[in-house]
Amino acid sequence: MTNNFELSNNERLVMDVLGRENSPKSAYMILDELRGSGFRAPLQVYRALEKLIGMGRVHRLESLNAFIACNHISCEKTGGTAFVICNRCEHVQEVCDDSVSLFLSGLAKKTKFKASKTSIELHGICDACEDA
Amino acid sequence: MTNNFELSNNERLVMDVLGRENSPKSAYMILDELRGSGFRAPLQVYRALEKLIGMGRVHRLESLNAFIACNHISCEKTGGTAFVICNRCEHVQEVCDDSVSLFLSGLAKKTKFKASKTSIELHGICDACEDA
DNA sequence: CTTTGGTATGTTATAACATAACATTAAATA
DNA sequence: TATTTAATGTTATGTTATAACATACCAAAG
Ligand SMILES: [Zn+2]
Ligand SMILES: [Zn+2]
Ligand SMILES: [Zn+2]
Ligand SMILES: [Zn+2]
Repeated sequence: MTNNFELSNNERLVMDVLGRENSPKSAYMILDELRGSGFRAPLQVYRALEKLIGMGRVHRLESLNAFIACNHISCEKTGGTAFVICNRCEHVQEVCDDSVSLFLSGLAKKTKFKASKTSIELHGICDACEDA
Repeated sequence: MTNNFELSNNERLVMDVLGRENSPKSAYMILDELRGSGFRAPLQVYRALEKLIGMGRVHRLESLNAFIACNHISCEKTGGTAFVICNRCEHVQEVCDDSVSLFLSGLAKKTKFKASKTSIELHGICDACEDA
């Protein structure tokens, strides 16, 4: 890799697909969207995703086995991110503020635990869908 | 189903496997442990798991694609459960107290969201493994 | 320049996780 | 007994993820 701010060709293609809309996509959905650009195999997607996640540019949603572009400048500096996922419209809200990091650090302290990776995901109905 | 407190034969077998130790098991690990009891296909496991999860007797760990017996009387009455999972010894701590439910309800309020399912999972190193 | 070593990419095969669709059995109830 | 409901069995398939190996590319060292 040249540096953390430049993307390789495949990484940029995957980033572009995820950047187009604020909705989660599975690796295989990404693969299908990129067949026209020469992608043939899952690994091309998974390798790019691994890098992008490492850079903090993409998040993995564990409860969906799917991926989404980060919509913050950087989630890396915070203590964690919570994802609020509407089951109806698929829209995802990304929350990373003090309430999240305080909750996580409190939980770690209470359980005498050193957390290296966290996942907070809520499923339900968003405000827009509730009104509609 | 007879009622919520009785288990079918397959449900009891799956519950027994999960009840033996406080560690997560994948559906296919459970299947393999139950081949001697006549299990042949994944669906036998998945169907039992679905019921047991519905009863609150088993939890699904989204970040592991695995399942674990609930170690509380009932998590159902609370606002949510957090799982603290050691990457080294595989031990899982289950936390469902006010701090969890307050965090979740606060997050839902802040995002104007009606949550129907939540998942909080921390990965890292537990106290015992840290000392060792 | 050319060798060497690192990084990215390509390809095939397979592992791991999950469900659809349909058949059969067993138990409840009318 | 006839009807129907819940549980189970079976086969096939769909979906997600990684292992293992091969190739291409490019930059620095010799
Ligand atoms: Zn983010
Ligand atoms: Zn919505
Ligand atoms: Zn529980
Ligand atoms: Zn441990």
